[in-house]
Amino acid sequence: MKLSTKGRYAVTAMMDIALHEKVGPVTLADISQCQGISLSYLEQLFSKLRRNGLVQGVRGPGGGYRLAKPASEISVADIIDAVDEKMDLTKCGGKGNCDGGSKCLTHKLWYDLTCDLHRFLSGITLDQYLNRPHINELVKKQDEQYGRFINRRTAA
Amino acid sequence: MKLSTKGRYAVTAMMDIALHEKVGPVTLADISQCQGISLSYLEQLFSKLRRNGLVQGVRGPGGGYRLAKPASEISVADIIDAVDEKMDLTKCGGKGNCDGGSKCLTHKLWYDLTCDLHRFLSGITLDQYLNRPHINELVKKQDEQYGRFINRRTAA
DNA sequence: TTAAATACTTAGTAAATCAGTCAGGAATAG
DNA sequence: CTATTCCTGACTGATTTACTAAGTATTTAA
Repeated sequence: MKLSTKGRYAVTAMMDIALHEKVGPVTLADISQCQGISLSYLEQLFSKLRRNGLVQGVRGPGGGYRLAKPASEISVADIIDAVDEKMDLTKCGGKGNCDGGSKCLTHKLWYDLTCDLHRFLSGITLDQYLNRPHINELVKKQDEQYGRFINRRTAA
Repeated sequence: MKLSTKGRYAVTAMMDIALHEKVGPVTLADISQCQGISLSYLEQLFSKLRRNGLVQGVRGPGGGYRLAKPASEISVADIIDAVDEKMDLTKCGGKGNCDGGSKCLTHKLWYDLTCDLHRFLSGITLDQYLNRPHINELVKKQDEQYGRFINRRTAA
């Protein structure tokens, strides 16, 4: 479990997609412009998100990315785990090769802590932050500002 | 809110101190040896922990570091905030300089999320992970293994 | 069928951060 | 005085970040 701006970028981008799920696939170019993230960097992140089964790419004009699962089944922990390499729990991750050492004691305490943290973030799914009052109006207003989805029909 | 190995080092070291609070000040040399962290790196981390009022340094022979507050009043969030620079919330941290922009929408969602996370980690204090059955026996056993505190009387 | 739009991939890079070394100064117990 | 410890600052190689560049593959629309 590691939390950096990289993870923030990924979560933010995923939220953007989830917000526009109904309109259709979301292009990285749009996310890049609206969220202020470099396009190529997004491509790298989405390569990982795709390999981890969180998003689904649609090629060709009118394409983009959509969620591979319902927003209610994608947790923040999923996204961060996909994008940020987990940090090494100092070699002795329960393998017992430092039995009884003082290392393993406090390392275990840290391990317990990160387990709690991971459980917490696993309980937070994308939809929890999207299904809020007034969000939809805001999204619509702001899409107009950026001129998103002006020539696209609403998808099923 | 940012979480890296740096934060892990700090939390682990703080746990080590909390575990030996009753014996007296804990030297960085001991922590370095037992937790496998470089001494000079620890010194840098503790410089920040001290400036943030989490630990108190005691100079001279028999010195070391002790907690500046009861373990029940030091949260994991405190430690991580002290050691890891908070990551920039992309310039528009509520300053209103990107009013109504699509940026601020998803940024706000991210902001809400990190607030929840911070609240979660603020609720986890050092003592919660220390006051557990069998921990004290383990600590004693492992201190003997590393030869810690062999010539030191128990502090008040 | 062609052109454009998009996902996808690989390679490279400047800057930042990490984790550490080194060298020394300041306080204090014995 | 001397050994021990905190404390500070400067420096460094390795890694990671965040990004650029340049392409390939696939699909839609004209």
